[in-house]
Amino acid sequence: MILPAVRGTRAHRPQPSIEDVAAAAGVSTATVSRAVRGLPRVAQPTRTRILEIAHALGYAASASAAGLATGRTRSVGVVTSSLRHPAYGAAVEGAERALRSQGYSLVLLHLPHPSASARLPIDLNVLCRRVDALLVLGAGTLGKDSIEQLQRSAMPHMVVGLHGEPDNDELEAATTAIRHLVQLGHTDLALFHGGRGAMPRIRPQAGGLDHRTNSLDANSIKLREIRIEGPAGAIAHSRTAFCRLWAGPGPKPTAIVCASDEMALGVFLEAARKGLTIPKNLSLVGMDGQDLGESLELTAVIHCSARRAANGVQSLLAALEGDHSITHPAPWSPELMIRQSTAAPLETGQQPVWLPQ
Amino acid sequence: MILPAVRGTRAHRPQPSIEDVAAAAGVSTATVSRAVRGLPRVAQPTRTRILEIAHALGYAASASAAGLATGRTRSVGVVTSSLRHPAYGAAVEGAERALRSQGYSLVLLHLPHPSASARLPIDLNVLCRRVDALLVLGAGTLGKDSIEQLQRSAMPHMVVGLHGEPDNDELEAATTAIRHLVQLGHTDLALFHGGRGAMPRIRPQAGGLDHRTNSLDANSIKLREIRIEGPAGAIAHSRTAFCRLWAGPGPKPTAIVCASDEMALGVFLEAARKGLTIPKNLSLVGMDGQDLGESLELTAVIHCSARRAANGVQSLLAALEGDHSITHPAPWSPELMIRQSTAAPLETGQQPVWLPQ
DNA sequence: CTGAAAGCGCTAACAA
DNA sequence: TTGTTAGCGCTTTCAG
Repeated sequence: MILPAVRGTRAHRPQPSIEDVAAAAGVSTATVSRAVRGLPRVAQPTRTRILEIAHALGYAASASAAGLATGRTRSVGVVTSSLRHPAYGAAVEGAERALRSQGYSLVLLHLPHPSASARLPIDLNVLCRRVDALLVLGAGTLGKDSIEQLQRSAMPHMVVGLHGEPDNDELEAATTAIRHLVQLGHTDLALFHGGRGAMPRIRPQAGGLDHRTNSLDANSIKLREIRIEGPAGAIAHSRTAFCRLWAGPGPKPTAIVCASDEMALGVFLEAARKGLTIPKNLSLVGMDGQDLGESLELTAVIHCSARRAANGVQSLLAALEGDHSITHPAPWSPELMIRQSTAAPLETGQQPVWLPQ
Repeated sequence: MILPAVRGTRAHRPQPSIEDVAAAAGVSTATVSRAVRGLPRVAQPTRTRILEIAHALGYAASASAAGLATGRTRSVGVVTSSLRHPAYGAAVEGAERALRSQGYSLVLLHLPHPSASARLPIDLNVLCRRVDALLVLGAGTLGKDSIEQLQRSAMPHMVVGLHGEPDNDELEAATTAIRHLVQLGHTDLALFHGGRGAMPRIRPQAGGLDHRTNSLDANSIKLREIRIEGPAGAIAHSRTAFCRLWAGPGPKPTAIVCASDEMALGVFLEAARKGLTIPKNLSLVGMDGQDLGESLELTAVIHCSARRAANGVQSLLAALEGDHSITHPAPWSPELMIRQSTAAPLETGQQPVWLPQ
């Protein structure tokens, strides 16, 4: 019978310290410190010898000691409201990779219940002493108060929107999807997103759209924006939203863009239930497009959150390292993966008539 | 236009140190240290005064300094191979909650490509200096080598199986699902799991089953075990597996238990495609049963991974605190959530005849 | 290029 | 109950 068990005991033999290495190499600790960190002012032969010895001894600097000496922990906190949803998970993965590649570690802070007043899971004061910076995943993850508190504090931080919350990259992604649909001939679209308000730049001035749609006539395009609660329960919520949309009077959109593959699944399931065929009767675009999107054969804008979180980390670290020139994340170009869920709309008159449930 | 940006600058004014508090309270640092940590040997009035002052000053102990002094970091590493799959995300959430409740922080280690030879993402030596213990999520997350290396090391650690990998709790969960189906009258079942080998105790001795199924005749029950690669691509893989199962000769199972809701989705999609109605033609049980399972109206064994990871953390911390009595995680009782995806099988002869594709 | 020495902020004996 | 005193292991001037 296989049982999980705790293995290993502390206080085996203590890890070698920098002094052990220094002694073994016949140099001072200062030199070892420079050598192992790759700093200049160490002769090449000395450096090599030290590195060899350090390796042989299995030496690694104590994070605590280094942290105490430098005042920096070389770790950043990542705040998330949910990990049960691939977009967030992917963002965390992206952040982790980016951080580790720079020698930072990621300490995770999970905020169970996102709400308008969501607070940091732990006190900012204690956080200061544990991480060098904060990456907040999801514009809705922290409430207004906490965000403002963060702004006022000395803690370097960055909020990256996810899940269709208004944010530049998110806009970019939505626009990519919309352009694809418009090019297919759709003129009546719906956008399911997770933002608290409207997606800026799309609704306020429909004209903003036509730049990006290669000058198609934006005025002839109808775009409905529907906010989905999320990310927890996004599947169910978008399903409900879709029902409501279909239950209403008037013509129905011929295509729906979802800010996550989960939302798309909600639409997918409900569409199937209503007997709608995708993409014949309805085109559907997802966001992310990994496992779930792939299995659903969803046309999707890919690599959203992982990339964006990684970009966020980049800027954050750049700022930490004192490079104040880059405070904005590197630009991100959304990539459209065309699969089976989008097609040209049926000709007018060919649209089936939907009976109310 | 909303752009994510790095806010906040370091070196505002330094956080108050323990000395500041001691000075303000007119006591020694040792007393402050005891007071803020809730240790005994501090008079009540003194303690209260210190706490008030500490709070007023916004004091929090430096993790680095405390770590250096005690030799313990009060943080544990959590190794995962994927966060894009809810079961893992949930496990991490569970671990985070458990850790934070004990004042520990969770440093995340993401291992991109799970494989037989998967190695720890960072060197064990450096890890020693950053975390007090390691929680490995998923029995397949680390390769044999790394596991053995871990065993030999002084690092306290624990591996908790997920995603249907052979493991006691996983077995418990599968058995719960199977019992439910057997009680409904199913006698020909399939189990989709993620383990590398067979689920122990189920295959080796089918008799093991009847204990748990309230003494139903285990010999009359057929159980096919099918291993699904996972967790990445679990949806697609289980879909494929289901196809293969259905394409084969002979009778088909009347019920399938999946080790994750994603696997169940794969089956769900393919079943729909084949025109099978759930639960009429096929009963389906998922594992986890949260958002995805709920939307699919899946009967499922719930709260699997979060709870189990939390339990794992408990034991790990108990071991760290020197309590060697508890080295096994607290027992976990799987809870079955019965929804719409399971029902009694059709009578023999009523089963439709499946045409090979 | 290398070393000596002074901390970083806290904890843990041990004394008082 | 409280204070004194050594460190914990590293980094970092500043001399050499």
